Amino acid sequence: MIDHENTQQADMMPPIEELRYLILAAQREGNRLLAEALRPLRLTPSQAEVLRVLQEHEPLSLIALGDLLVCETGSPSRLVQRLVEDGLVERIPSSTDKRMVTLTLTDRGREVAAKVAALEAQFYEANAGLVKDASLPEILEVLWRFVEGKPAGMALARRVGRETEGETLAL
Amino acid sequence: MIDHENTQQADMMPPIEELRYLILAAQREGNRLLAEALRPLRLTPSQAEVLRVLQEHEPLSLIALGDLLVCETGSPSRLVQRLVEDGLVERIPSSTDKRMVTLTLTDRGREVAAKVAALEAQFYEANAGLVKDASLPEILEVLWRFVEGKPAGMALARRVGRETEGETLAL
DNA sequence: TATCAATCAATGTACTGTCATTAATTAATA
DNA sequence: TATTAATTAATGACAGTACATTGATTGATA
Repeated sequence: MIDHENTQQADMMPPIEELRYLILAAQREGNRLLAEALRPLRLTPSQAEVLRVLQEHEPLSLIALGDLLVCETGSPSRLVQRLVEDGLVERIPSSTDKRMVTLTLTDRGREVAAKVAALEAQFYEANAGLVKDASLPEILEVLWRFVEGKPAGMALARRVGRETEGETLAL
Repeated sequence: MIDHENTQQADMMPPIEELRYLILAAQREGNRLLAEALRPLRLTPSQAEVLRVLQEHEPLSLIALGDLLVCETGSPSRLVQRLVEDGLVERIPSSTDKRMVTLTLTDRGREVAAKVAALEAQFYEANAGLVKDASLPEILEVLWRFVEGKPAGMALARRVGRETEGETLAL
């Protein structure tokens, strides 16, 4: 029997496994592209996420910040530490609760956050063509079902500003 | 003006940004679930990927292995090192080319790889319900377009065993 | 053959991400 | 009030990820 194209490999990867690895690959490559775009600002994608979240929600405690970050589950102490060292974020001990710190952007932090926003908009623009508007809602729905109720999903739900996903906050 | 539900936030996150973060969230949570499932085998998801790739393609040089891994871009020396220490992978210097090493699974490595395969099948089973069969091809297509030609995309293309994506190998 | 370029693996460095633990503080309860 | 529990932030430990560099070997070319 001749080995045709469609039987070249004994077993084909099942589509669900393909999806799993595509999500991994997309995350990796997206991160790489973003990291490259952010390099002139001397920021990593995670650091950029912190700046953008603070830009829209400051002031925040560390724990509140962590609850809005998709990029990390635990407390983002060390992530913030570098931003403080770089003079982009200010960490002020709370006066009412000595356990807490209050995080705000410095003036420079605000400037850089604005640059990050512009840069991300450009990134989205460049990649918008890859996805047909028609299929986007379906894709979002599938991914939402997978992450809902889980830490990263809940963090995102708090940020999208949609009441539809608001329900999942309580999960 | 009353602050209705749909105007609660001044600006809503654009769908493309939502997609970006959903991919990040899905990758994170998927990895977490998988890591938990793999813990009894004392393996990380990346290590498991190495075992599975070797299971289907051994023997491989380090560079050839790297070209089949989605989880890493560079040479997976250190990733493999731990598997060698744990007695799951054998690293034999090539006789024909003194630069290269030849990687194969040990007997125990083969056993563990089989367990990983079973465990992953279970994982896919559990999550298959999240995605309608109808929307799956569309999702795969979008993600393929994003990663094609890029390292992680090419690694996956080499593994799926589909001629359709075979074209992208040359990119 | 001698030289130069390319390849393969390993390693150094820095940052990311997860999990567990600790210390200080605050809140809840006896 | 005294004790206990919960909360907040920080930290230690470990693996992962990216990028650059090094050293040895091989291949190509003069």
